[in-house]
Amino acid sequence: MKVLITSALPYVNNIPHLGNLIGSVLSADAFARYQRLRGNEVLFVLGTDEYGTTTEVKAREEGLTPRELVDKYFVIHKRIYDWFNTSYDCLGRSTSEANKKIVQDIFSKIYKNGYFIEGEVEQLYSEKSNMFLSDRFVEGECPICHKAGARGDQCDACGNLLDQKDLINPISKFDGTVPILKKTKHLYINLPKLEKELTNWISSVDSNWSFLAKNITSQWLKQGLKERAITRDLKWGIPVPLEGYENKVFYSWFDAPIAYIGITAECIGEKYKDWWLNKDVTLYQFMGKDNVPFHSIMFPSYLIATKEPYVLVNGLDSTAYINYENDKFSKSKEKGVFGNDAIETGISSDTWRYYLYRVRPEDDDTEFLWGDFEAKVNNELVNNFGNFINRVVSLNQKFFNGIKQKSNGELIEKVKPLLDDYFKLMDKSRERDALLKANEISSIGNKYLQDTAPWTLAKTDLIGAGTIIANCIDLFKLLSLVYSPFIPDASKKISESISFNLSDGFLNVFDGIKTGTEIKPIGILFQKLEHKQVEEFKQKFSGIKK
RNA sequence: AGUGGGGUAGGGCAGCUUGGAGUGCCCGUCGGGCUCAUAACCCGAAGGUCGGAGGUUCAAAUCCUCUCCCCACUACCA
Repeated sequence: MKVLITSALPYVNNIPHLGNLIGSVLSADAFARYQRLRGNEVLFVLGTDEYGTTTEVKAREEGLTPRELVDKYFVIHKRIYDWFNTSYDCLGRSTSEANKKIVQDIFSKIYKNGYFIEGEVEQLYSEKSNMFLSDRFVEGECPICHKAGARGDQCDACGNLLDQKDLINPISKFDGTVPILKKTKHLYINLPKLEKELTNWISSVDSNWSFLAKNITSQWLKQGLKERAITRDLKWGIPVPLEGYENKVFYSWFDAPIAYIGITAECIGEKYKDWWLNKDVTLYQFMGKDNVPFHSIMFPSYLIATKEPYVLVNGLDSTAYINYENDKFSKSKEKGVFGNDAIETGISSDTWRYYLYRVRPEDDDTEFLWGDFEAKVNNELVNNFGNFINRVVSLNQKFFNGIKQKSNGELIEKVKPLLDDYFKLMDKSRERDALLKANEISSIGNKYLQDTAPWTLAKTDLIGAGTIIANCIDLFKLLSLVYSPFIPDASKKISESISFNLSDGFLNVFDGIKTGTEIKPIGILFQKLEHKQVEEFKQKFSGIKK
């Protein structure tokens, strides 16, 4: 089976934080790793979303051109994804030539099929900067409560939603000048015209979607679809190949989803068609809840409107948000752990990954809490799992010089039903629950050891003790596999110690390790977190004090 | 204001779709066992009127209505 997996493209004008990481990139990664272990042909596409107003603004702030800015952040992002062991097959960028070509091609097909309409609007325009101002970049007096400092979209003082045209005495936040109203025309995708086809398709697949993805999408449909602009008056973007639109670019939510295809083309050339125009491909997409409508409604609409046989998403998986110590992650307030921070703590990427999957916000928002991080890592990862591996290896070393004895399979029998549960959960990308299932398996291992006490039995029945220890070693293969999507480094170490090739996957997971195999010492798999150190980190990343 | 999500033992959660004795997970507390292991592992106990009110039902944490709190998002801002 061909499984195509995408992670939402991170926006490259900032450093991603832990919530961004687990929300899409790491969620997709665990799923991709799992699918490979199940013997499927996998293409995991990751990339960066580089267009958009925010990039232009941020570039100005940093005194760079947009190009320089995205180049700078691309490197930062790549380093973080690599450090977190993201197993992407393709890592590309929405600004690539390949993407430009595909975006313009898809645009032309939609245009030819008559799914765009043109509309004219009045918008605030800065003559000095020669640009239209998006809502967030104008401020003025609120027309309702008359307090100063209301933004173009909303007044923070009274909470009312505003239209930027109604602001009294508007000022451009860019250059401090007074903007004028100017007419501009845009292209809108005609979603009402696509609605029927879209809803039919959605109802045929959304049983595979996550709880949040389903809810958010049905909410949108309930409210009825409206035309949405897909062009912008910006310079930083993909040019619109149409007469009269020479000074406009595509809205980044037009080109960003198409960049999944563009990045694939950037990565494997014309073979991208084997993945995106092939009915035998199953597509899974991972994203945060804010991105759902763009993947469940917008992107499929674009593809349907081309009338080409593009692959549409089958499994749409959306996570909620992870908060930080009962608050939001905030770059500006320096609150929370960001990708680069995680690297610098000296805590292993497996440890970070473990906790992030462990608190993955599958249905609702969850919390990153340092105290909880310490407790879960130390109790579950170190004391339960790491310790089980360690005590078995030690026992086998002590009594049998590391040589595996003959097993009888009784322990494997106990855990067989759990693997079925694990498969069911992973197939639905319930990664947090699947990880708990893996913990249950090592927990059963610990209990088995305790109940059979081979260290005592060895005094009277060495062969019996050998069987028990060998039974535990047989479990290593299963454990290395079920943990592999989450903590790949540790899994690799375990598989190496029993000379098992992880890439063989789950195929013969219950076949024991050959009697007489030398079980190589692994050492300490996971370092415990020190309470004092955790407290220091908690302090360090608590943000700017007011 | 609208929309979405949440309120389950001292803390953090799962269970709710497809009602069946408050079941479970990670901790915390108390007691016991074990000594292979990173003072790790195993067993047991105490602790909850499942936010509140009403309804459906033989039966409600679970379904319905109302109500009170908490959080997030709100679309030219990705």
